[in-house]
Amino acid sequence: MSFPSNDHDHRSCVASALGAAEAECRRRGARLTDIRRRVLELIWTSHAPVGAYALLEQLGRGAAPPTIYRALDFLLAHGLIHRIETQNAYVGCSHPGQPHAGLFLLCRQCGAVAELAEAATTRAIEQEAAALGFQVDSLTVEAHGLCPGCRGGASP
Amino acid sequence: MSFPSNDHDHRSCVASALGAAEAECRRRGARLTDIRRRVLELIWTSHAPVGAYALLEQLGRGAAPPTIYRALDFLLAHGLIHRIETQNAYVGCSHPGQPHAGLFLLCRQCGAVAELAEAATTRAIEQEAAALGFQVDSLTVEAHGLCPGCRGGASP
DNA sequence: TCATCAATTGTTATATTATAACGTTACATC
DNA sequence: GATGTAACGTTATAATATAACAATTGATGA
Repeated sequence: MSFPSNDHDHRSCVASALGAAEAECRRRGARLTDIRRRVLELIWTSHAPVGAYALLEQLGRGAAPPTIYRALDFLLAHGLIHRIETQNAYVGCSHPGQPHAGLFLLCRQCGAVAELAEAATTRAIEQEAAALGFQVDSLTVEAHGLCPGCRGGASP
Repeated sequence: MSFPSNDHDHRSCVASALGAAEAECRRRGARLTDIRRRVLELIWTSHAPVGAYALLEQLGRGAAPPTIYRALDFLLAHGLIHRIETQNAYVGCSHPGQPHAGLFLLCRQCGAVAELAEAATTRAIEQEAAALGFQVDSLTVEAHGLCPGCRGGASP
């Protein structure tokens, strides 16, 4: 929901994300296969978005692009990750299970992402659209700038 | 600012866009060269976003990709067009000269785009970000859905 | 006028991101 | 175990974008 501190316990971060993913897949009757789980783990190794081909390299074993893209499609379809359109990259969803429009703050210096779950903003945009007769189905909001750490001068 | 009607006078639409572009370039001391002007015209031939390679074909004369991308870079840099991130495509700016964050409504059926200039929404997002200590430099907002015409059942 | 420098354009090659198509394997269900 | 579907492997290719360097044009001042 906000920017992770530099010294947060990232292991538990990953563990809880994986746990939530398993729960969500059980709930939906979806299969979190080995490949899919490993891709999700790789995505969660950092709080910055990762590109598909970077994941491909990390996956190793001479995996081909479709392998990654299928896993990404699955994870996107089940709300376990988000795609960052302005970076052609993917990031773990910080609150799967509850449907929401992603609203992202992207630090141009350290690359970190924060995902907001501000229903208010989403609703405001939907209402503006509705005033023009436009019905919103999905919404992409990506703000680029400097995160608290990088703004302070230090590069966290 | 809103969706163009089906029978609007598109010639004058293009003409005024080109006129505004020339004025803006004069004001900025930028050169709207022949290629740049033609690319801008091609972009304005429709109110739907156009891809770079589609423009390339229309430009003809065996132009190579860098020709288009340079023209697009110029037009983006001077605020004469916008890039639609979710479509890797480009659309004419409906109010150049006044700096603004683009906020787009994209019809998934007819492809039409409306550009909102709602400073209120922009400011709301910036404030939410500021509450987390994040400083917004640029903002991308793209809503997908159905425009008034396509929602009505007819495909305009 | 012309020398000169910077901006623009031409050209070739290549990087990056993503998907099509088709065969094979694994898994659930009966 | 037979059968059907979902998942995965593999090869090729599409779509989007940039790097690098040469050639040209246009503005500016000597």
